[in-house]
Amino acid sequence: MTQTPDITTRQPGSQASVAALLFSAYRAMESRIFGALSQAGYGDVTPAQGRVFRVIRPDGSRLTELAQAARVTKQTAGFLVDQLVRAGYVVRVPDPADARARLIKIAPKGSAVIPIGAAVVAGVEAEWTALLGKERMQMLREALQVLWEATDTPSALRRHQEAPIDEVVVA
Amino acid sequence: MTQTPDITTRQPGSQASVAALLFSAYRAMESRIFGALSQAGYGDVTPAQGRVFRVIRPDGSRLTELAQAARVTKQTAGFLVDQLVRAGYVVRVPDPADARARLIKIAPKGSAVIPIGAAVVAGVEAEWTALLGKERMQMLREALQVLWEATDTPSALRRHQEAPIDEVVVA
DNA sequence: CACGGCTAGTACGAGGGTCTGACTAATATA
DNA sequence: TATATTAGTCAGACCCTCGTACTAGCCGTG
Repeated sequence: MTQTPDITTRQPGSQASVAALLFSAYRAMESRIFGALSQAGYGDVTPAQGRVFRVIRPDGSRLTELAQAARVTKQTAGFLVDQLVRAGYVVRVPDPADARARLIKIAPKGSAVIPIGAAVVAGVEAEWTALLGKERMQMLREALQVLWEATDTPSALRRHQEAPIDEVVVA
Repeated sequence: MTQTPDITTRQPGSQASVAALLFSAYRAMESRIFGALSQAGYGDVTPAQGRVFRVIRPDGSRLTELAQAARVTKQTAGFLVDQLVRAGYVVRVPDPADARARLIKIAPKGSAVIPIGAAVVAGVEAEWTALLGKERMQMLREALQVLWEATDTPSALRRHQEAPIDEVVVA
């Protein structure tokens, strides 16, 4: 019934595409996180909001920063931050260093959510460690970290014309 | 500038969340695939369409099948198949076995796209292999495969109330 | 065989997420 | 000071996804 999980491409004889597996694992984690948040009474956060929220620095971040870190346009980041503000998870305060800018900071309600998410992540990672064994889990993490450095870094992105989203192109 | 990539949750002292890394790697692959398709003149395919297209069986699949395999509702699958039909990548033909159903089959234009995507996937996987080494790449694949079996399987999904999308719940 | 329950698929409406392009306000630079 | 750059917003469009509700066809039991 459930067949080989490929992404966009079938690989005839070979094994399932790594990309499909990455997607599947990510979605599994995401489902667990947002399921738990929903049960904890935070059913109004969405994954997209979470991807912006997660990159807010402890002392606050500017919108442009969030957009770059989350890899979306400023408009999208602004849209999501609006929702987070309306829902009470973050606040916007003036940036003392620049009158054009505002700092997005995590509000108390936002701080309350963090440990819940962290607990789910820890739990799922523990399950995965139980499945894979400690060594393989550690290797998985390291391998992904290597790929991250090679693909999700400003220079790496420039290298492939991948989504030069609001990014400086000055060589 | 680019800070630790977490997903929805920051992990204070520790390493970056595995989920964030999974997401990042997946997005990198997806960007490469759709960038290449776009350059090859297939700029009208979208990731969502691709996730349905990829699960079409060689001899054709029913809509409900596609919905389950792609983990979306029948409506969403139908919506995406409509687009694929309009763009000429697939066709709908009557299912001889059931007058209610139709089979979605890959059209010639769809077949033409498959090797392009496959080539990109192979290329990116080769790059990743070069970064990680053959052994670690193989371990990565195996580890993800184990997680896939544990999380993206009917019984696994039932186990967590994750998205019981149009799925039989009959124990 | 008739009929009630199930299955395949569609229609409609809503909401969320994302982008492009165009714009304002403030800053930095020459 | 005049110009270029940067922070952020506004408006419009499009894509994706789902819930609810419906029609058409199948299937088993009486």
